[in-house]
Amino acid sequence: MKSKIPRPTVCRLCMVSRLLEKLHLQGRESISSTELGKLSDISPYTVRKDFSFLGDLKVLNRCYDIVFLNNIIRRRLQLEGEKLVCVVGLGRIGSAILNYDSFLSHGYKIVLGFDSSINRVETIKTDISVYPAYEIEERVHFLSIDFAILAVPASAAQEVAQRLINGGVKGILNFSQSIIKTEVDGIVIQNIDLVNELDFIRARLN
Amino acid sequence: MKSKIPRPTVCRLCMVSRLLEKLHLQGRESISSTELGKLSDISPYTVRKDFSFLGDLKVLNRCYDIVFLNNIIRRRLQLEGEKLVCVVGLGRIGSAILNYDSFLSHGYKIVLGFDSSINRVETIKTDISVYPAYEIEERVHFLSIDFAILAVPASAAQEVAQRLINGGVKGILNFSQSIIKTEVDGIVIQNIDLVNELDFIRARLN
DNA sequence: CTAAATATGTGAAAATATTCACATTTCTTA
DNA sequence: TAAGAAATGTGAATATTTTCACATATTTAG
Repeated sequence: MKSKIPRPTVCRLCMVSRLLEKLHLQGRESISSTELGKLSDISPYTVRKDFSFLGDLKVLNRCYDIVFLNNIIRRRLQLEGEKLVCVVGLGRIGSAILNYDSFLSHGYKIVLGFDSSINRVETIKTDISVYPAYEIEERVHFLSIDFAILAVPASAAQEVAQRLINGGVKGILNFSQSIIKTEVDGIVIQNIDLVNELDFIRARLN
Repeated sequence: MKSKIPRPTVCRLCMVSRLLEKLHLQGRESISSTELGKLSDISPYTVRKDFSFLGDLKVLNRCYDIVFLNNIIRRRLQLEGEKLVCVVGLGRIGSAILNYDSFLSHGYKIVLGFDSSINRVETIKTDISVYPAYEIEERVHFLSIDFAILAVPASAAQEVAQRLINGGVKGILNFSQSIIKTEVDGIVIQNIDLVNELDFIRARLN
């Protein structure tokens, strides 16, 4: 077991962990590196090499024990325990995410929503607490929110991101059509741009 | 100018193209590899190396001409012209995407929606034509739909994907919580798993 | 119990990708 | 118009990542 995990390996281990959860739900108990590789488009060599960062694993039927392996991955990547999340921007995408059920059973609890439109804040139909955007810093700080999901117009993205960071948020999943920059270290920002995703699919077809 | 573009370069060029569009909207006319790198978290060396797949570029104010550069990238990656898209699964996420405005101005026209619930098909409020899921193959084929965005429950994902592929779809952007496999070559599937995205942010914080 | 079959785990080799260094080009200004 | 400043473009060097090959471990079957 080595210590510093390379970024591509972290990325694949996250994916594999999700896959293992899905397999577990289907009742599977063990799986080989070859099959895991086929399901996730990773070569079996790379699967095994990635797992070499995890310590001893080989357990069941000559294959990997799915539950055990997933536990080890999540412990190693420090993905255990529940994190608090807020959603900023409650338009169509934002409010869909605000009510996305699967987060809770996977370690993410959505506890706050924000929007700059007072009218929308007052009329939105949801079980989550929703507040006007000018309260972001205060409320995020008060509840020690860990992550934010951003779905605001491009023009507002940078400013909102800064307020979230001021409030203490450590990671931002950014659906807004604007690249966010931060000077602060220790903040992770992941951009999801739907047009870009389609472009990438299209480019890979060549 | 070399010929086969490596995958990481394709990925970055897509990102850069989107960034250039945003800069253009802000009125910027030219930009250097260094600034482009800062905005997109790519080293200036890599930016320039990536551009070496594009041919001659250097034009304006000793920097890259934003419009010209973007045109070259999109031509090289064959991202020109409009593609037709359908959305399958019109729950919260699906209907948000169905009505996402930014696709149209960026080369993607959403022309069809599908859902397995007849009731939802009949009551949904949208300008896009919406049909029951059993009509997927026929309608996708008839309109020569290029891409599909999938936002169905995990249990339905694989079957729906197969029907889309049978209908002639060449790429699938998959928001469902299930990995889709296809035996067919020439089909590109891009998975977006929201839990996975948060996991990845979290793991990178370590 | 032993041999055959099948998987893992990992150092070494190969393949890829990134960074560097610097010659070349473009622009500015005096 | 010539020299200085600043950016590109790219072969070579470096670093990273993936693949391979095989020793080791586990399971099954006779």
